[in-house]
Amino acid sequence: MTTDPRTLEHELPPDEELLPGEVRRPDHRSERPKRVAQTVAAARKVLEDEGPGAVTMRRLADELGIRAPSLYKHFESKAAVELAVIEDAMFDIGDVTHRAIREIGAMGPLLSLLTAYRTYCLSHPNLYRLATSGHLPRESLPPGLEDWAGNPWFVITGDPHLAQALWSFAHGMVVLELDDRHPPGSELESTWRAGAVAFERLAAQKQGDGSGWDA
Amino acid sequence: MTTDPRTLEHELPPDEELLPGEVRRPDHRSERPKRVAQTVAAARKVLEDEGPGAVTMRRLADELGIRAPSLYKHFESKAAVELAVIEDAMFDIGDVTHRAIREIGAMGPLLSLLTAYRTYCLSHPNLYRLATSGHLPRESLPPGLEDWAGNPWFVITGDPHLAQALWSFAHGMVVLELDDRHPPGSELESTWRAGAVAFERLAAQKQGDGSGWDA
DNA sequence: TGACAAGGCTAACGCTGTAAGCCATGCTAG
DNA sequence: CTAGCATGGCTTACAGCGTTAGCCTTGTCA
Repeated sequence: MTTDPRTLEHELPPDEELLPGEVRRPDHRSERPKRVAQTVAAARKVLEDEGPGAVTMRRLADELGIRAPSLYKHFESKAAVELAVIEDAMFDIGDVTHRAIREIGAMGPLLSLLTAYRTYCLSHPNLYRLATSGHLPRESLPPGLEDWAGNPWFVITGDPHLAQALWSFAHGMVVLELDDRHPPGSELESTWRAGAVAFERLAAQKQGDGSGWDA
Repeated sequence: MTTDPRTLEHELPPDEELLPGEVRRPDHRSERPKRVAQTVAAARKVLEDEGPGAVTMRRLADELGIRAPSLYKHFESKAAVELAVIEDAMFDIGDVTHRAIREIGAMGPLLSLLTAYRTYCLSHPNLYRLATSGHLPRESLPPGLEDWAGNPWFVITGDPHLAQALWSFAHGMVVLELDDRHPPGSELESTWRAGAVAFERLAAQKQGDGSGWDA
């Protein structure tokens, strides 16, 4: 059971509850006609349940009780269906990470963000892989979505380069874990903590002196 | 023009030239019959020049002047061809990174490793993606290859978890750069440096106190 | 000389995304 | 009320994919 990000919009916090540096959730580009919404929902479900190999136009059509060519009355191509799924996934990920930096627990903000990210990604492996690998047609996404989804990393570190580095670390860890690429017997909890410590120290120090990385 | 890792074996340094903690280059599993070698070479060339979409059994057969079904006299499946390419790529990457930690320049060992890794990966995008994403059938690789290829990260950091975290950072940076997933206008040099600094400090400190990450 | 393995070949299957064109339904303008 | 048109189904079909089955030629060796 996955939350539909489109239904969460009314739960947005008012402006005054935004953290310093935090950015508002963008609007969806447009309402989706029923058939489009059904197709995207089916695509997401089939993808998550049975993997990318199961997501074919004929299969999606089956889920709606129609024939594959009819889908082309609603989508230009299979890539367009996938893009819509990617869009939903990015809203999902943004919701999870924005929530993580607002509700920090005992482990501190940075590890809280990393843990939330990891937990979400591992429980939606196929969705995450689809959303984060391969070319992304930026101009077809709702404006501001990408920025908003990446914003928590900046809020946490207070520095654009550190944010980017931290997110890259998290992404690398997650994809390697999803593909079982870490050496067998790895103690991944410790690795996550090691990364968290490395960036935590630097972020704390960065706040103090305000120096750059170009020396 | 890419170096064939199979021809470099005689350039291995003798044992006494290994750095502390460094591991010896493993042997290849077996000699490849001529047709097999030709096919793998063609696959690598087509992949690097024209992308994964161009690597089809019919296309590879074309490169050898034969028909697609004949390839199945030499390979069990297309995946077997790809696995052989992956094996070569891992030898390549291992060679590059082992060389980087032996010939450190003015920038220090950690940034030297990161820079060498980045440079190689960016100049072989399709090869790198093939070698590092998706499921890897470990049991079909030459024994020790994976360990040897990942060994430089351990040598540089002196700690398995820090090594894994650093490599994940590098991998995340590279794949996001290859797919143009970093926000437009990113100053990636600074981001690489930020990551390098974060891990460098921790590695230096780690050598000192020998504490773990489990607190 | 006969047997056999190696390595080509063609034909074909089931799958994919997708184009072309037909047809029923329902809304809307004259 | 009816003509026209957009919407969204449908069938048929195509090219390309990985792969299988089965045939045939060539070279090697007993």
